[in-house]
Amino acid sequence: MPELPEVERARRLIEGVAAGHRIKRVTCARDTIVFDRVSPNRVRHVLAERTVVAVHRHGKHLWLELDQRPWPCFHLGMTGEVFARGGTPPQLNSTPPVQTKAWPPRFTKIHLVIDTGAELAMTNKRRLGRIRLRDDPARELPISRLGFDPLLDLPSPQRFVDALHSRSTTIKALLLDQTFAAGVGNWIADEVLYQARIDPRRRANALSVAEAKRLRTKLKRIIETAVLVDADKSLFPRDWLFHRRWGRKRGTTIRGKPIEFLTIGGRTTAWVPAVQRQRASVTSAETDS
DNA sequence: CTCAGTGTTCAGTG
DNA sequence: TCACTGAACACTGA
Repeated sequence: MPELPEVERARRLIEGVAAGHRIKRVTCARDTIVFDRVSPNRVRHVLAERTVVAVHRHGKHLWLELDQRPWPCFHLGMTGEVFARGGTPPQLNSTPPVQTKAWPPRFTKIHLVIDTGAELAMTNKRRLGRIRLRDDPARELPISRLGFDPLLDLPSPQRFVDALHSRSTTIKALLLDQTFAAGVGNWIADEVLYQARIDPRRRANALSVAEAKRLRTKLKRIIETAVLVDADKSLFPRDWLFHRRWGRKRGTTIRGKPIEFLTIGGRTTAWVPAVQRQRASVTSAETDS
């Protein structure tokens, strides 16, 4: 499920269901991996009878602001999802998920019953997600180590360009680095590089100012667009690389150009050499689009 | 049976 | 310190 837009969707879902309400019942799975240095039982007691004041997000991390500390923090890992049932359905722009699931769903790690009768379930299939307790999540690890959230505080063009020019790693690896931009994952990084027409193997400090600014604009627009449709993939613009990148299939094309696959920063990178060409010299008219 | 995968961290190396 | 690689984590689905 989760890169920034999917986590933002989860945040809105939880907020719509629980903000301003009291948690009446909590069930936690027995799981010593997802519950990170805290027992499921302790999480249960910390949440029970608390009022949810707000739901926050930074990058791919989520946390609940309660009327009493500590607060629970969530990272969905690669396969985490949040489901809701009952109560007043939150206003999401996308079509609501089909309600054919068992309840609570398979792989549920935390199940909450709210005083309105609504319920929330957080699942984690592959157990790479984490649930933690913190007194002040934004100021403590691991959230305190995150870089800027592109939706909440994207740096100015000037500061963004400076940040890129201070790093010698490849631009793909830098985009994936959560201490640089929090919330960017593998498909967003590839989408941004494709739309900005930049070779993923280029060094960050070797990008021209025009390229760096283009990258920032695309990063902003891709994330805003995905968030606007509540991360509903079927509503992503048709011309996004997103729709064609999966499966690592040879022979896939986009607008007639072949998609190639590489491993960079340990991750599969989908890119279109004919578009993201590595140009030795940058010709004059570099315009944004 | 094998392998890739929307994520992160850590050990080892240069 | 920086940066890269590979492995580990754990499990599903193609």
